[in-house]
Amino acid sequence: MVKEKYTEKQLKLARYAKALSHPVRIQLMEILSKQTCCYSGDIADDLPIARSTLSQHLSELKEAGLIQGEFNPPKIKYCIRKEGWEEAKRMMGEFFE
Amino acid sequence: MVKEKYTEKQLKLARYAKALSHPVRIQLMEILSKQTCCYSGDIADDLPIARSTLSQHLSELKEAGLIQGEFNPPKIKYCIRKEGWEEAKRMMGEFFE
DNA sequence: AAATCATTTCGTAAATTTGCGAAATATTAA
DNA sequence: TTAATATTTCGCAAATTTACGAAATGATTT
Repeated sequence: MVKEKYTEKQLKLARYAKALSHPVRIQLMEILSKQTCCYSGDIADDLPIARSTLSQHLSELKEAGLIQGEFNPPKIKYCIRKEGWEEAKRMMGEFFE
Repeated sequence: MVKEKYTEKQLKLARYAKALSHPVRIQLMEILSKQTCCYSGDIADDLPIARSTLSQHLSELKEAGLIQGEFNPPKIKYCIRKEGWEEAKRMMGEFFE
């Protein structure tokens, strides 16, 4: 057993995979990548979870850098965050060769 | 909030993502996809975790269908499971468009 | 100023994940 | 048969995830 931990790349890819490791978050990303943007409330109507739970999943995706939220009173408009999405796409593609 | 849960596809993709959501499992898949196959013990020497922990991660990857283990006494030879790997690759590719 | 709307944060509970070392299992070698 | 080798399972603890409803926040409308 060696002491060294993981490379930045491995940590980053695992981080993206983790963000996508729940079906509701897969669904969220699908919704956001089809339409340009979405309001949290409109999404909530189509999902089988409580609004507070949705909010948690959205902030996980935001934390992971895959989406961004813009405050558009009184709603919040969520969109894909291109940089993160493209990076995840590229890294996942490289991982699978 | 609707009652319907997730599609099979969403569940499957989330499942694969979950299998890859830990850096040690990313590293394991990288090792296995570079070399043809590997023995658990040889892998253990290069990872910063206990053998029992490695064993757990290996069985998660096996459960997810991404690897397979062949008993080659007294060792176990682990290889990528092509069907699962290719399916994960394809689904992840489609997901990112 | 009070009511309303959209959303998040808080508090909490249950389930799952991650990790380890010790013990168990199974095969081969002495 | 006993010892050695490779790996997994067990038992446990700590941390994280998932989920909900209630309460809080912040902006707009009445």
